[in-house]
Amino acid sequence: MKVIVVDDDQLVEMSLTTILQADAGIEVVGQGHDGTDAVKLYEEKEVDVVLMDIQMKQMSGLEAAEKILAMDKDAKILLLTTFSDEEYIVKALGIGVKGYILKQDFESIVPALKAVYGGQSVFGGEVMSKIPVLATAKHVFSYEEYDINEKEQEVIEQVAMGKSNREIAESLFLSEGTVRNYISVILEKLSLRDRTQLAVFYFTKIC
Amino acid sequence: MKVIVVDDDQLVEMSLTTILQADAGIEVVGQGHDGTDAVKLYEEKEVDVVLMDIQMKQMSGLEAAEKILAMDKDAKILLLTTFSDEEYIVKALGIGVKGYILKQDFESIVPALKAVYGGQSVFGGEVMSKIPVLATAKHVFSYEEYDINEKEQEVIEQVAMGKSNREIAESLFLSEGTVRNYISVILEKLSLRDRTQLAVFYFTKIC
DNA sequence: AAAATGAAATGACATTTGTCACATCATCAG
DNA sequence: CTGATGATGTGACAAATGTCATTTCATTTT
Repeated sequence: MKVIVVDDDQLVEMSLTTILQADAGIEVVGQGHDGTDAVKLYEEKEVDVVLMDIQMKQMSGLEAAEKILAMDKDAKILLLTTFSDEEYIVKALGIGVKGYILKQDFESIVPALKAVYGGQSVFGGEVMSKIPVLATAKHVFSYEEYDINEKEQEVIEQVAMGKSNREIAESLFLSEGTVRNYISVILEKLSLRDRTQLAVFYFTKIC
Repeated sequence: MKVIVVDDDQLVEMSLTTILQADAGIEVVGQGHDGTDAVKLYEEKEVDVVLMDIQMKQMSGLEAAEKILAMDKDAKILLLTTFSDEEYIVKALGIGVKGYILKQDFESIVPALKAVYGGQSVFGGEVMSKIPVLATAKHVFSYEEYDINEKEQEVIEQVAMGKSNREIAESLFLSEGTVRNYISVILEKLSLRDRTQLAVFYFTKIC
């Protein structure tokens, strides 16, 4: 497996390379310190997997990944991240990156690399919980287990249609205050904070 | 690494076990043919990773995973799937499974197993594209028709996670007032009334 | 009949939300 | 340099939202 290693920090780059070279199946065919290096190396060499830091000076790993994937949509790119920059995850996934793991997890890098080489996608433990829909999809839902009665279900459905309390009241022939009370109870039962979270909850359930 | 292998199909189970045993670092400490076996084995043995088919007769891999994770929320479970049953992905992720890969990818199973053992999450190539959020990220272009820029997209995603303005402000390093302004503009552009309708809009787009 | 129950409503309240006009500031083009 | 531009922030405001204690009323139970 031919790999290129790109990291802003010279030390990290060296350590990574050393770790990878220790494995018989891995060959580091290029090294760089910036996104532009990554793009250039990918053009020049025959590369199986790109291992790259996400935060770099001139061109970020994200931009580089985008450029590389524009050239070769099947490129296998594994981004390295620190704790701080978890903001980019969704974007990274959208771009089509094959992995996103923490630098700290040194021992995991080789297996992750091999998995990516084999066509899998790999994400650091905490990374998965950052993904919006999944975070909420946690609730595997059945109305009964939360003790939600039929009337409450109706209210939930109305909220999930984006209706206001007044509109819900009209639809269900209740007073606005009663609708408010219903929602208050529902939120309590589902451990949610407001109607928007309720709508999100509903949709993650039916998706 | 201590692994249990659970698969409906005796042949698959044997082949898997053979492949795994061939690796020095892996020890198969139990085998089973059904979800109930998986749960029992997990209780009895000291298990690092569970490798399990998702479709099984009496108790599915999904149910078994749920039961095991109820016992030990840090359990590392890697589900095996065939092409057909990709419907369960979101549910599987919601339950907290650490991996979801295709049986066909024989060579990938060992690296995937090691990555999971190392705390990573692993998903088969096509699996990732089934995840709602990612689907959206790809449809980013549909935002264009509404003249929604990148920053606004980020705000929309946050709203669709059920966050409050304060929380969004923290995530995106903006002031609460600015977030309000963004939302105001977004609602205008999309002809919506409030954040809940925005969340609904988001979900109906990606579902 | 009296008491208990549950659904619906009310009013008061603090908080959040959405709107709007305007302020600030860095950057860039002329 | 200067004015334009765009991104961000502020303050004030009305409306909507969520919480809570309490009330009303019909139905059921005892």
